This record gives sequence, C-alpha cells and structure tokens, in this order.
Amino acid sequence: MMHHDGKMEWRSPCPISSALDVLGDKWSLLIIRDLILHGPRTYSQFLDAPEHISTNILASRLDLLTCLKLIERTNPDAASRNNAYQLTESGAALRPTLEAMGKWAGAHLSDFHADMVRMP
Amino acid sequence: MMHHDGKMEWRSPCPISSALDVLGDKWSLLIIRDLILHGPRTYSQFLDAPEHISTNILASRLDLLTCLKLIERTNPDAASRNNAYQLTESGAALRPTLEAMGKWAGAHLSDFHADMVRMP
DNA sequence: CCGGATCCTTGTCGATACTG
DNA sequence: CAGTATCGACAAGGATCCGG
Repeated sequence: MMHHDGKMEWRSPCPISSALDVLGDKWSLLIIRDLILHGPRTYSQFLDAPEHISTNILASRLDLLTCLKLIERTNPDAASRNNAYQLTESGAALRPTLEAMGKWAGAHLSDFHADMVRMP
Repeated sequence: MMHHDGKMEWRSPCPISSALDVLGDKWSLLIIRDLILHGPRTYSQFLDAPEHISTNILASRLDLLTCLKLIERTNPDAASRNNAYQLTESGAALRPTLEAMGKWAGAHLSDFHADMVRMP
C-alpha cells in the first residue's frame, strides 16, 4: 500500500489558499459531498457516483483526505474489504462551504448549464 | 488574443459538481479572493500575490472567468494596458463560499500548517 | 514598461488492465 | 471488492519573447 509521506506544500499562510492546497481539485470536495449526502461509503460506492472518478485518483484522494483527518475508516482494524469511509468532525465541518457552493451554482451557473438540478 | 469557445463540459447535473467544474482548481478561487479583498486588480497585481501564479495560467483563468461572467474588465473598450478586472455580481456572490472555506481552514488545518494566519 | 502569448519541461490526470 | 501498475494525454510551471 502506498501512503502519503505527510509532507504538504503550503503556498502561503492564507487560510483560503491553504484550503485550496488541500481541496483545490475537481474530486476531493465531491468525495466529501457523497459522505455528507449518503453517510459512510465504500470504495465502489464512490465509483458509482455519476461523475465517474477513476480508481487511481479515488485511491490517492482517499489517502490524502485520510492523512489530513477529514475522513477515516469506519472500522480501522478490519480488513479493507467491505470497509467504508466516513467523515471526521473536520470533514463534516465542510458542510457550510459545500452548501454555499451549491447555492451559488444554482443561482449563477444555470445560464450556462440548463440541465442542472437542485440537489442530487 | 485567444478566447474560449464557450464549450464547458459538465460532469453531472449536481450543482456542487458544476461549481467544481468551473472553480475546482488551485487558482480560480484565489483570483476571486484577491478581487474580494482588494477590489479591482490588474494583471501584474495578480502576479504579485504571495502564491505566485504563472503568467499563462493567470491569462487562461482570467479568460475563463470572464467568459462565465464572474469577472469583467473595468473599462472594456479601453486598451488592455493598465486595465483592471473586477467582480461581477455573480463573482461577488462567491463571498460566502470563500468565507466558509477560510473559516474551515482556520479551524481545521492549523494542526498541519502552523504558520497559517487569520487573513492575508 | 505592461499584458499577455509562446515554447518547453515537468508533473498530474485519466483510462484501462491487472492483482491480492 | 479494494485497490495498484502502467502509460499516454494533457495541464501546470517557468522562462522568455513580443506587440502596443
């Protein structure tokens, strides 16, 4: 198993910049979204999301989010098979950010994306 | 001048996913942050931000954000020299998202990033 | 000079095949 | 089922060049 060496690179002391150092990509916040919407989730349940993340990207994001303690395994000691991931308190605290983001998209992106819906 | 062909790819109808289709990278929200914090800003002022975006990335992001009407030129008809970018109403509406994100980072990232400060 | 555009290198993403 | 290995495509970074 490959796991992160814990050495994060921070571009500046700005909190927003730091948040984006962790979450500034197209997938990390989608993983958090799935966990907020559906509760604990297994590897293959993440793969079933409509955005279709690929397996290696999912594994690397789960690894990073675990290292930074935004998520954790539901049963750390059990075999990885059928084991799930869940939010920590830190990950769950991203809910207001995601709500603000979803609200913004609903209000300001519908001109460009007619098929967008209220919530998945 | 090269400009975007307006064809965005949307991964799903989910608003959060759609927001991340636009803003899910390490730089776009930092541009919005600069505009919220400092008001209208020129090309070289963006380059002076402590995170040091490179010129080509900045140009392509400004172009995309302009196409999606999150930002606009302060004086569209004037020469590009010394012209600045400012937020539209749509871009300004991202303030709650950035505030939530900054608040989250301040509360949950300081264990990993000791040098982080309240606000830049 | 300022606002980019271009070139080139490096790194990350994404698809698919594969393994315990 | 939960990942890992591999490889090609593409995006980011960095330096420099150019038009006004």
